[in-house]
Amino acid sequence: MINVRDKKLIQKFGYHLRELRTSAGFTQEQLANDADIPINQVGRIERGEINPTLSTLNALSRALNKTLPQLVDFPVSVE
Amino acid sequence: MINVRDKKLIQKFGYHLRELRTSAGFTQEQLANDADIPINQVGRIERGEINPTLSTLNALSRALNKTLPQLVDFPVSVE
DNA sequence: TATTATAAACACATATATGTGTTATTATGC
DNA sequence: GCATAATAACACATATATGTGTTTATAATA
Repeated sequence: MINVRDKKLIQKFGYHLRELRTSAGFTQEQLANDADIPINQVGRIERGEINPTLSTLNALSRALNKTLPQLVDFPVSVE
Repeated sequence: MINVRDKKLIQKFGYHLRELRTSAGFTQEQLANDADIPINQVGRIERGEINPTLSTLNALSRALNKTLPQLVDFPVSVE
């Protein structure tokens, strides 16, 4: 069972990914195709429903023409 | 079933994590305690056996006093 | 209204990450 | 040799990510 902190983390990443995707002018379908992952997976990640793995993050970064560090460069709560 | 590319990715990350941990002078047990994850998990990640999730990566980065982008800043094959 | 594009929301199976144990191995020091 | 520390290597249960499919919702546009 995922805890509150992790829930917030994946939600924040979801918003971040959506921002990167829309800024790049991609639809979910385009991103999914380029990253070679199911379109549903993209939607679930953007909505903060799932906790993506390293390999999925890497695939997304490649599709967005970014490095992995760039992809995960988003504000994480410190507390 | 994980593919060859992803297998290489998580192996490289495993080496990288081990390098960060030993450079910081931590044992697997210390890192596991600080990150609040099982020690076995740390070993499996370092050996490239598993594909860690975003929340696990975040926990490791915190325990290593690094940012998430810093933690995942390792050479990824381009091909 | 009807059509199209986009995204959300479902269901479901399967692979696997996580979490908890225990035991074995590999050093390193006495 | 014997201990101790550190890591590896198992087994196992459970939660969940992935992957595939279908259906619904929403918005824009003709």
